[in-house]
Amino acid sequence: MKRYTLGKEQKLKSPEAISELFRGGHSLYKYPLKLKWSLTDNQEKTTPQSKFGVTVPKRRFKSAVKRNRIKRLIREAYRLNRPEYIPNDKLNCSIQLLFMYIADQEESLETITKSIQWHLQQLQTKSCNEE
RNA sequence: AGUGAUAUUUAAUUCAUCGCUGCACCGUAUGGUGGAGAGGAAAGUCCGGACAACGUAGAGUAACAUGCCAUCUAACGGAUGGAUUCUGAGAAGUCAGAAAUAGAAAGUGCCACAGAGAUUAGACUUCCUUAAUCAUUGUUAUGAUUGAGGUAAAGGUGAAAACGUGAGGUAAGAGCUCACGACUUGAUUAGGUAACUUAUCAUGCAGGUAAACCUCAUGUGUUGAAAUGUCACGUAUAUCUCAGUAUCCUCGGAUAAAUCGCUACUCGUGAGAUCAAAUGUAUGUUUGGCUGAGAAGGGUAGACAGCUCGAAUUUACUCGGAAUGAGUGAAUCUAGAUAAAUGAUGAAUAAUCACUUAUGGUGAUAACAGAAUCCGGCUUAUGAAAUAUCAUACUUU
Repeated sequence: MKRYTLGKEQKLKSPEAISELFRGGHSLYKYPLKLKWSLTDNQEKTTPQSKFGVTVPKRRFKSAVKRNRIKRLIREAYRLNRPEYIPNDKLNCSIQLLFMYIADQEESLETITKSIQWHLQQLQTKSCNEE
């Protein structure tokens, strides 16, 4: 049975890693989300991990409540869909993901899940190709 | 009953599945169980504190803030009560509301439009005196025109024209003089903690504006948890377990000491805690601190402390004229994240609104808004509901 968890370990925390993503990461786009992603070679000690972060720009949504709401929706969608596309067992190298919300309006959970599924599909193929 | 205004309170509830962050317990490679997890404004960051770091002889200047009085408070620019002035209502007693409410008699500036004149005030029309010229059935007079003065009483303008009424006075007039009244300042009397009020006496005649500059009084050291402290690339902080914290006397020293460093061991040498509280007499026991060893555990994307038990929350009684006030007793522990937890989905019930075949059904709506060191206020935002007061109360005539 698959577990749909999303704990502290899977979060992308360090500012250095995020700035690296912005500098050298590949990017994908489908409304309403933009994805920045990168793969790093595995050191032998650590087990491969997928880490993930969310940003919602303050320009477009001034109130903190709306920003929080959108972040939670994205996180929920990612939590439910991740194990189908990128399960932990099949990972050979660790992935960093950063979802950016680009739309001007607040969208429903369905549209967000669709875009996340699309993004994750794209990622599946690409990671296979590299190896 | 309804409507409106003001104030206060609440900020729909329950269940199921999946998930997130601390805490406690169990297990020890992963995890499991239990219980906790956002507001009245968490917002604006506008005041006041706690706390921390740095600075600090004393005095002054500048800057900023405050500006009737008393009480409350840790403190305040906050609250409560009172005073004064103004506005509204009323026949009156009174009632309601508002006020950056020290100083305009230190000085400077400004006062649109209108108006002759807006501050060393002012002469347009009137009124009065006078000179020249002209006119007249008025001739020491009257009238007209022009010039030189006087006048602030009348007209008109304005938000505002240097006090009101009456008398004297004068060519005409004028606080020019007098009486009464209003007002300013000062002294005394009575009441009040005080602001202030009452009465008497003296004094004098002053436009408004200080949310214009300014003057006076009082207060303020600067920076904010991104403060600050401890430690660190073989070990910090915290947790658990074990051992030690002794003896003597002349009370300041001596001896001893778990253990540690210097090379693995020995010698040698050096270091080395040796305190506090409670209980109480078996010179002991318990708790904390300190010293040392070990275990577990986390860890460079730095860790930990600061960090959540506090001017705390709830409640009962007492004090007080009142307060978001004070005191006493009882009960309770109630978020602690750090690229940011507090969520998602489904169902049911209740509320409001709309439609309808009408005490039922269908559909829609559910505000403002998200902790970041912590408290006390202020300000602003807010769908809906509930409660209280007033509009519309009372007394006298």
